[in-house]
Amino acid sequence: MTQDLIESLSHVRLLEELDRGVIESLEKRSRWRRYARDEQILDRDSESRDVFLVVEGSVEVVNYSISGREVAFGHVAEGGYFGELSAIDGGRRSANIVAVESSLVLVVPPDVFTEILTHNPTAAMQVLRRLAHIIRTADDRIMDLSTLKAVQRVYVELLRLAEEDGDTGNMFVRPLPTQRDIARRASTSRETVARVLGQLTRAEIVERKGRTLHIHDMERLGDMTEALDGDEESLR
Amino acid sequence: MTQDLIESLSHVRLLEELDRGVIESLEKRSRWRRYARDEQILDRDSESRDVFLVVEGSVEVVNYSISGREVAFGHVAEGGYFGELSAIDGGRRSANIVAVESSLVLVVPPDVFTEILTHNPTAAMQVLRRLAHIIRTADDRIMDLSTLKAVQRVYVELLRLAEEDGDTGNMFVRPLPTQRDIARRASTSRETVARVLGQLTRAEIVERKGRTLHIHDMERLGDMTEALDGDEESLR
DNA sequence: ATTTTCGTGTGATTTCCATCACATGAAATT
DNA sequence: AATTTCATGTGATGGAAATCACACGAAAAT
Repeated sequence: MTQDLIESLSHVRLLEELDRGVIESLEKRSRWRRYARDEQILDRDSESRDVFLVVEGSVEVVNYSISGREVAFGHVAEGGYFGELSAIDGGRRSANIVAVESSLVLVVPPDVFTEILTHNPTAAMQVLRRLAHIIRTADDRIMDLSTLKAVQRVYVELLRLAEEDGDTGNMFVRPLPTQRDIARRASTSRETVARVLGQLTRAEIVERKGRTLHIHDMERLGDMTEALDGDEESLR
Repeated sequence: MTQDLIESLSHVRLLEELDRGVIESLEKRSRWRRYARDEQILDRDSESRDVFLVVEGSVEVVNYSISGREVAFGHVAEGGYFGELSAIDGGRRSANIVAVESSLVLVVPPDVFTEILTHNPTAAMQVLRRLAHIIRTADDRIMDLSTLKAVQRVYVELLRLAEEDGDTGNMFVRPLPTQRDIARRASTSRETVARVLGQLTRAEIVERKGRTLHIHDMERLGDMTEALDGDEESLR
């Protein structure tokens, strides 16, 4: 029974290259927890410094301003982990974590985590690469927030979500998040997202069918993130 | 002669805990470079993956949008380093680096850097802590950009720059950056910074004397970053 | 099956602040 | 010392988008 869990654990990116023995010892010194959909896993002002390995399910990283505004920071899928920052520097939690679906996580105490890092260079490099990636993403977002208008940030967000269909080569976003979720990521209002989507549909750049958004003109959408003005007439 | 440089090198945070031998071997495999004030050290689309250790002087991290807008990302002082991201993940440069003053740097090739990390857990942990700190700062900034108005972001920037006088316990910003620099950090216009400074001065919350800004009412300034409205009348 | 709740589309109004446009002063440069 | 360059203060204006305010349909919950 526990063997299955150990097997699942070895798929978590942090532990990928590690010996079975190391993983087993880590598992013994940690504890399993299951969280229901929409359950809060971690609060911003929690005192814990544990690292959470997502063995099953996925979670959202989110923050709230004093005025109550929500800002989405990211998403951790199965095989990922979160909570490393506090384990690394001993500092406060930087965000709230909510389970998107029923999720199984291994809660690793900070000292166990740092021990793994100091004894396993490959694990340390893995974490370094992950943090580097987080920084690049955050820097891009700071640039977007600093230099783009709200409407353009919605374009950027759609581009970010776009995937290519393997067969046809068409681009689409599936499933299309709610306008509210897109707004949270683009730091704008729900209404603005609605208006942008409407405008893009009218210009036949995108087309919505149920929960998938087909992007007919990826190139034009890309150009529009750089355009200085967004005159609707010029879109036709 | 080189002994002095080795001595200086051991003060760079990355190498602090390392043996003299390790540092000497690193120095041999790297090259020294001096940059003049305002000289560009690193371009965003440079192909290099080197890490730069700042042995003397200091540098600015800056980025430009397509529209030419500047966004300030940070500052690396003597004893710091930059360029780690590309060395860690092999990815593109994420920003431009400009020397603030005449600076002496050691340019470390990526493989030498990663070798240090894999062989010296303390160095790896040092970098991890540094990256963690960068992420926290970036996340805070994303929150500020997403939830605060331009005027409030200037308040936050002033609070961030504030230092305490050891003797009197008074708070001040010294030297006060130019309005242009503050605007770059707060992602707003130079004029808005001027207006905020004027408003705060009239409300007797701050007072400017030459290149130092005295903050008379730190608490009120702090409160104002949370206030929903910034009615000037209510400030008196 | 019906009643909430949630997601969506769109108009009207208002707030915020970037931008333009100068004036004036302080530092550098020649 | 004279001149250019850079930093600062402030008014006027326009544009972008947040906010308010509904209406309607779809999906959940009872």
